[in-house]
Amino acid sequence: MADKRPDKITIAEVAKLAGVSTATAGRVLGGYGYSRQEIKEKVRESAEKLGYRPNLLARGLITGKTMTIGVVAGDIQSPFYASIMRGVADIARASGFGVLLTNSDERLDRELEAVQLLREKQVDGLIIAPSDIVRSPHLHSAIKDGCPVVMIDRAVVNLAADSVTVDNRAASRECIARLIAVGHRRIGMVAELERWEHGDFDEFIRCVLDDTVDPASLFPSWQRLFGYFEAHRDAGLPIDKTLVGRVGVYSAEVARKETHRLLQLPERPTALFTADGLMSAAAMEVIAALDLSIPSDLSLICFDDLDWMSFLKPGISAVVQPLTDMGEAAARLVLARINGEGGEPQRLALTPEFADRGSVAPPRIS
Amino acid sequence: MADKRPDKITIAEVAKLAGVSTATAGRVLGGYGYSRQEIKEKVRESAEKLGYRPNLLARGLITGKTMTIGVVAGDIQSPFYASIMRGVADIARASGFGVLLTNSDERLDRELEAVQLLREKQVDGLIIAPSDIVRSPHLHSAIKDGCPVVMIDRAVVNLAADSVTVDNRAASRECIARLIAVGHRRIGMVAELERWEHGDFDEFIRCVLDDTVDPASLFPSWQRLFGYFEAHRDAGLPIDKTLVGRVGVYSAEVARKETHRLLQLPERPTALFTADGLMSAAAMEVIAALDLSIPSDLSLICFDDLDWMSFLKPGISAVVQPLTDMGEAAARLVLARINGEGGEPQRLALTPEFADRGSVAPPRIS
DNA sequence: TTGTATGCGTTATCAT
DNA sequence: ATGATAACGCATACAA
Repeated sequence: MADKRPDKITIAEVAKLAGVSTATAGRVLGGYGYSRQEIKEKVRESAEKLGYRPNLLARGLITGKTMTIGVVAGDIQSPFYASIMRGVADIARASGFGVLLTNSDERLDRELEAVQLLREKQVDGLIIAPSDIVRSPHLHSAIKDGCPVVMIDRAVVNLAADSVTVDNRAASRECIARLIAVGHRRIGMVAELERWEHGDFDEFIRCVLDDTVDPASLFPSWQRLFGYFEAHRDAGLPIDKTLVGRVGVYSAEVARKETHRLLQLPERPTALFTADGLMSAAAMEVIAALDLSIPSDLSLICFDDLDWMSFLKPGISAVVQPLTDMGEAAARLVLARINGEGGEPQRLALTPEFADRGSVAPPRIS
Repeated sequence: MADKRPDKITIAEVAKLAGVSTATAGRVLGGYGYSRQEIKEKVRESAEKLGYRPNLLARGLITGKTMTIGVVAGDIQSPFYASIMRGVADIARASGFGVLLTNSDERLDRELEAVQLLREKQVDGLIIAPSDIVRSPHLHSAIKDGCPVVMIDRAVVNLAADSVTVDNRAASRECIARLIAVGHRRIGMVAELERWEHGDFDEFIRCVLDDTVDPASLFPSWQRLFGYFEAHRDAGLPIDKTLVGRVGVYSAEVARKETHRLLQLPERPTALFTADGLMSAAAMEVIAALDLSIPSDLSLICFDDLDWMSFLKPGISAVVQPLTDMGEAAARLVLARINGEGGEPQRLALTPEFADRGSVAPPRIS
């Protein structure tokens, strides 16, 4: 068998061939410092001839910059994170940065492991969808160590880091308001709502109606529930807890189960609001299985726009988050910090679009 | 209070605190070489106290291994690559590897740029969906330099690298055979079919029918067209070129246009076969816009399974590629090579499933 | 403008 | 089993 020798070409060998010192060769190949045009050409020629490729590890070790940003996504397989990632990668590439990707599955233990790996790999900055927005010592520690952190989708409370989110509460409130406006009084909601640090479900309702909870301190699904409650309050409608399908974990199966429960209720809701893509797909499956027609049997609005929502007949109205924009914004923010730009933490809140597609109609007179 | 040092803690400082040499400290912290239990504990304790974190750059510089694999995907935003990437990331994580992700948009120039960056970052191996399966000097050069390469979805001809694909031709042939079996005679196909190196479209047809082309040397969409032709030949059906919608570039818009053309043909096809997810979504939009019913007006089979295909009514029958499995397999292969395992290049061809969902019916008597 | 020498943080090679 | 020291490939004071 042929021996595979990586035949590593270093600056020293290029320098020798060009008849200059390693410092000079380094200056022209690395693009720093000055050198005569004549020398430049000679060095470049030698590098070309030998097939020289810079070792970014060595460069990073001395400069302290790896030109790499680390990303902790929940699950790259989901269209949500995939789109965000695309935005991040585009901006990173345009700036000559690489992107190290990890999945947390929204689990803190995975996230800790991921952040540790990324930091040991000396990433210049971190873009992360934090799993725990209350206690995240690893992120505080990153900030303290001078490693820029940009949070996406949700923000850790009291963490002095930039964030890119959308106004979930307002978007959700508007959706519910639309449903109420056309006459719906019993509106079901399916949402993750995994944990709320400050009490139980009833407590949350109370806090929302009393305005004693800061929406910024909540996970998106809670913010969307917040908007749901607000719309009800604004319309003077009572809140029926049984209409809220709390999935509890990020699971399609449980989402189907909860949707099924809602749609089998003695007094079935006349409209449904799903709080994210996974819930929407699960709900849609159940709706199809129960053979319900949209919008005559049931009105539907979904948070997050999935491709099938536009070509179903009728189309499904949805809140469209600017996902790649969010990824791009996050990347720009982290690159700016890496570039040394200071200032207060930026809390970027983008505004989602509403795609009106005809899945909403007045409730049937029963 | 917790005392954390924003300063960079190196092995030297841990060694000093523990009262040992940097070599000893390195041995215990790096997990190589021998040392007394007593010393181990002392060093670990000091490391913990100082908040020591290894610098993987420095380690990689000397060991020549970065514990990182580079991935060149076409577009991480597509469910296809997103799922593959998930598989790759899972296996990588389980082995303590990081994953550097880039997008090529299926363009060779982007791919060259990406591979160069990844190699300069000293990745230990490469997983790539090659843009050009005929000429890929950068991949040959990687192999020659001892950088393991695993191709995914398609394979560069004459490149001594592992690959993970599916048997596109057989899967496609079976789909078309199913349609023919229930009575279809005019079956439309929408596929990318961007370029074929060896001649024009007619030439391709001739080569397929003469069996003078190696399917392994084709892009997936051409392989699927191959299967389409084979099924026709096996059934003794003539081939009508106008029934093949050749999109030419990977574009939803052109795909819609071609689907529209097919479905507006004077003698409309009674069945449609779409060659990938993008084509399927585009076709579905057109089908919905034209208000065609599946399967009474048109039978439909799609290559690649998208989530909406299972909850549409009726469901859409589809070829289900084992995407995360492919990603996992690719990662395992590249890790094995990195681990020094030799042997002939592996050409792994997984078998896709067929999800039968009821979008196929006999053609209507017209 | 160019060269010399040193250091980045770690592992590898020797001694002891 | 441990320690001194030399790499790894590059960038950067500083000297020339």
